Amino acid sequence: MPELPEVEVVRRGLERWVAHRTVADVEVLHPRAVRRHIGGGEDFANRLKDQRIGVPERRGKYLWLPLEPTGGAVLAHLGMSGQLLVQPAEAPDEKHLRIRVRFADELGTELRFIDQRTFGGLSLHETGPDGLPDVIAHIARDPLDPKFDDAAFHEALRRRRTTIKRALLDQSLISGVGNIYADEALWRSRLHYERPTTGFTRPRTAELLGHVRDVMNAALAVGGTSFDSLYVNVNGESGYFDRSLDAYGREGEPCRRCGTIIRRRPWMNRSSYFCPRCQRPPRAPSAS
DNA sequence: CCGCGAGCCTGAGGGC
DNA sequence: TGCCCTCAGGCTCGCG
Repeated sequence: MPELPEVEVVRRGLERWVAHRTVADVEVLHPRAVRRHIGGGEDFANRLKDQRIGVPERRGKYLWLPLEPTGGAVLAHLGMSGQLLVQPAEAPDEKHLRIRVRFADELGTELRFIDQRTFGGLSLHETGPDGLPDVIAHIARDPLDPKFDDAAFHEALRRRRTTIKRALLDQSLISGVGNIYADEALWRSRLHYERPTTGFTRPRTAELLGHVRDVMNAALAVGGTSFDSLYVNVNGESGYFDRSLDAYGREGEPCRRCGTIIRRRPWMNRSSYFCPRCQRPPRAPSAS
């Protein structure tokens, strides 16, 4: 499940293998993979043809390839199961191959978008003065962005009448955090996922942000290693997904801090993993 | 305006 | 063996 670190690994791979190449031709094999492109698959393919790709950029879980010299960008979101692979042109098609991009050079490789569940997709958009695609202008900076404003985040957090995990997953407040790293950062911070954000103090916000950054940087460090091969990957091949998580996916196993059994609770059509001793629920025990 | 929850999508895995 | 149910969960949209 790609969150910020996984998407950044993909971005780096694209920078190495795809930047500065010119598109020769595009095949859209599944309409849902371009559903965010207003003009549809044929228009997507026609507009991308002959464009030169610049240095890939990322904000949160979105990444985009700037197009030169005309401007605009190919925006990519991996959703739940999306992958961007650079493959030899002669490699057999993957089962869930959705989009193929061929290049006008002799490198012999092509870019493939593969997505079993088609939550993700590619689309073309105009970009603002900062190079940001217009449709993601509402996405907040992510915590690894040097321009992320910790103080502004704290104030926004206190203004929201919501609970902390909801806030962490709200991409307009802070981007790049998904279910896994939210649970991990909350475990490290000893915070229950339903704690109201209204009462957060500056030190508490600062500690939480620190843990969010730590867990993301740790994942990034591991994900970035297996990188020399001709393979832009997400979803585990580089091994970081099975690295030691402290909370997520550990239902029934002992908390690494206190030994109490980690619990899983249904939450927002998904799950929250937490240590019932380290992460005490807020006082008025709502429907935890 | 804001918080909240349904629905999208497909394959793996468990129970019977 | 096969069917049905649950689970995975980021994001969009509509409701109150």
